[in-house]
Amino acid sequence: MNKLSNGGCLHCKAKSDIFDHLSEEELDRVESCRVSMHYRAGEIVFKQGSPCYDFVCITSGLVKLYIEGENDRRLIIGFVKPVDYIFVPGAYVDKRHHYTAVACEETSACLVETEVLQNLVNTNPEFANSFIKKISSQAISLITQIASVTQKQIPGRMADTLIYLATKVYNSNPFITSLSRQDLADLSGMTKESAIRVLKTFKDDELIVIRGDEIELLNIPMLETISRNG
Amino acid sequence: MNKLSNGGCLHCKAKSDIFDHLSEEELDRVESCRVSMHYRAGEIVFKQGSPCYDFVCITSGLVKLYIEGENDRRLIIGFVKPVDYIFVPGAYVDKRHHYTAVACEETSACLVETEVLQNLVNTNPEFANSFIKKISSQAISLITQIASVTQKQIPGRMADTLIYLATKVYNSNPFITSLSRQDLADLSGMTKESAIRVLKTFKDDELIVIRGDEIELLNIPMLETISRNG
DNA sequence: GCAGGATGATGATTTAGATCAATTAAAAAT
DNA sequence: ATTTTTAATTGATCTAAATCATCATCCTGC
Repeated sequence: MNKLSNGGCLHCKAKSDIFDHLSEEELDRVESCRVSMHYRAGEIVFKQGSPCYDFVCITSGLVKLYIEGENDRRLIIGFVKPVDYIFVPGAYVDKRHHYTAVACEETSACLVETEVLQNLVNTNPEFANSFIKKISSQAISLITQIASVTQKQIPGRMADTLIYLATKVYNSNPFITSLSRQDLADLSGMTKESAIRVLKTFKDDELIVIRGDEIELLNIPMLETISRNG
Repeated sequence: MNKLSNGGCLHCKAKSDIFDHLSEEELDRVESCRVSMHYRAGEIVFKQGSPCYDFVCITSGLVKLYIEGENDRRLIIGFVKPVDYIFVPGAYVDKRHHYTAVACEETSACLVETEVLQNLVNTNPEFANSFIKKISSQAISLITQIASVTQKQIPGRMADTLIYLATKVYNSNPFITSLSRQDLADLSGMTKESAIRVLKTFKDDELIVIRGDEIELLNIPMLETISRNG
């Protein structure tokens, strides 16, 4: 069982802020069907195409979300970190997962049946608002990414990726990451080789420095310029 | 004023089905702040980056939604046709439009203040469900498109575009369209020239036939195969 | 310690698709 | 009807980025 949520949802220090507006009774309802899970690095939380029964809330670790293409190419569309839940667009539409979720490192999560949350949406307007806000935010990031990936070339896309990681995922610069070059490539919609090459030019131009699994952005304004010029 | 909705929202034959679950009183609330608008082909309904005050419901015509990139490239992310409203992800987040909406042909629309709809979400659970379902569906189409545009090459993307138009937008085959080659290119994430070339190969291979502004898909299974193989 | 699978790094080659340039066709305006 | 504008088409060229191939480094388990 996940240490952070030992005492049940009510006293869980790790609960996602969308649960802030729930009453004790409502939290109990969530608690009663909650399942704690633990994943090792690389393990699949759920897979694209599979039926969705639960909402997944990440209490520790890091999860990447990616779309799997036909020719086993991947596009990472985002990360979910503690404490947040993974938005499942299929829950309201076709009861299917539309992307795969994989743990990037040791990860704990709570699973809650979709019906329970859907009920809360109906009974608690504040919860409904948080929920819609969350979906909207994800739609906006999808739009941002689709714009980056389709309209910029390699340096601009990698700049976007690095800025995204520093500001949105790790909230730190330098940041320590468990992501491989392949992951960086999958985030930027390019091949591993292209990712390595463009990172090298960034290093040569002293825009970034990489020490082992630590990445530091040295010249963010320049990276932003590169992002803007595609 | 829009002919279809002369008698107000209550008797509007053109109302979006998400309004189906509203009471008379609720429909009156919508009615009281409704503004009817008319747009000519090519006119902007709202522009990416501008503040959003209203939800827009299309009562006749057709609207395209596109992301504007830095280097004035465009990516069409969808169409809105009667009777449906344009989902505005910024309404719950940053009060900004994240894409541009342009009328493809003569188009009528009703504008409703965002606050009014947001209120309905809070007071009417059924409405909230329809609303979330709508947002979720759009997120799913964004995911589908991002997968197509990033992981397939030109023929696969154009096949996706043609199938999308026939099955999701015009619901007919053949279909008559006011879209230009540039629009087809913007939908598929390619240049106008590439769009023209790939359409020519499709015509030569007797997968499609184009007569003026009518497009007919002759061999949908083959187009689906092309889509699958990227 | 060493073997062996994963990950990272680089160079050489190929190619899909953009860009550029020019022509034709169709529509709109005068 | 004739000019002007706009959209569609086609070919030639160029280039960004993928692919292919090789080699260097890591870790991880024996």
